[in-house]
Amino acid sequence: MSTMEKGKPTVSSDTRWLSEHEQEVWRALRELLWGFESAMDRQLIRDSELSAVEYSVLAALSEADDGVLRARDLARQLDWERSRLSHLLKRMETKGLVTRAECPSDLRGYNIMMTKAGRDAIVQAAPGHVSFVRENVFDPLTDEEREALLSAATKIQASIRDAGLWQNPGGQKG
Amino acid sequence: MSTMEKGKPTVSSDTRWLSEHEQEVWRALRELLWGFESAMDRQLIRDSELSAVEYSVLAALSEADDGVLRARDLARQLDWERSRLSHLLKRMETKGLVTRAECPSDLRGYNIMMTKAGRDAIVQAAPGHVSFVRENVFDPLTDEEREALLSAATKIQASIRDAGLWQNPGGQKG
DNA sequence: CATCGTTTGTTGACATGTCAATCATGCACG
DNA sequence: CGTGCATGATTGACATGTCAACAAACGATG
Repeated sequence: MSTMEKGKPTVSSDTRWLSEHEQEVWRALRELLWGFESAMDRQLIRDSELSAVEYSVLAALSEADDGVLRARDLARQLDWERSRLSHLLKRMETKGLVTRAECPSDLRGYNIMMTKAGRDAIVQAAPGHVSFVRENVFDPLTDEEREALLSAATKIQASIRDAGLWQNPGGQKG
Repeated sequence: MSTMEKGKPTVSSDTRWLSEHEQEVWRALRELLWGFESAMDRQLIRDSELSAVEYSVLAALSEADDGVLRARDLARQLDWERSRLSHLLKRMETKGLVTRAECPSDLRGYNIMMTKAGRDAIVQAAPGHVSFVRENVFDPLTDEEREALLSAATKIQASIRDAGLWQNPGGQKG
């Protein structure tokens, strides 16, 4: 049991269980959902000094004009919870990838800045990471599949947001 | 920077950076990759006594004829690492969801069995979980998108496996 | 039967995430 | 200018995952 009733009809209800074909789709999606992130992480750790989440943080910082962002903005841009970012930044500071400095305009805030080591690390990691994405996402797909994937991902995300189950409630919705 | 060179051309190389449209696809995929699992977990924890990983284990067990599986087979079926399963089973045993018993035919092995509480928990959780999947995956997508999603997920996974970056090397390949 | 590599499973150290609590500051409003 | 709620960030407890090391039993081989 998991998504089909099967076995003893212990469960009655009007649940619309999944057909066999739907289960096949669901299984493929679940495997991808779990495996992709972890494969991406593995590639980065193997070929660079960065994990996938560290890469995300440094990527966001390097997109900022001066390489500095307030923790608040970093969290918004990444669509992460505060505490998640905070925990990670502490570890990254220990590793010398970023520094934190009090924000002069708002004493509650902190400015996060990439260090030289952080910049070096992402510059070194970027080509391998991009290759991973290209070789495992774009190269294997037809144009149609790629567009359908975009469309499907967008719709699924919107649906979850509407259901109020997205991580940071407030992405869209009215 | 993240997948496009941008900024100073610090990186030379022949990396095939992502076009803007590709970045849009990539961003949507990444968000889905992270957010879906976590939303699913949230729904389960909200509406039942189970987390998503606990649900997976119980689902696999309830698919077995007598509700019993060796840890080895459970790990294979879920495509999980041993230690991952072992850690989780320890917690689940503490919570009374499963029990472990030595395997008579192979003294290294352990038979994992669902308890009554475990069965009750998944029976209670299943309808809500299936509804989550149906409402957020199948209902929002057209038939075409659903098929393209299956096809894309399968191809991406195969590509990662070929690259030797899948969690458990040995899924397919020769 | 003794040996050695393989399989199975556990464990510990640590990276990572969630949630709830905490604390300080910012800000609106009377 | 206080009061009180909203915002920004940290922290601690805990759930979860990875990897590497370990231990025990299996199994092929001599």
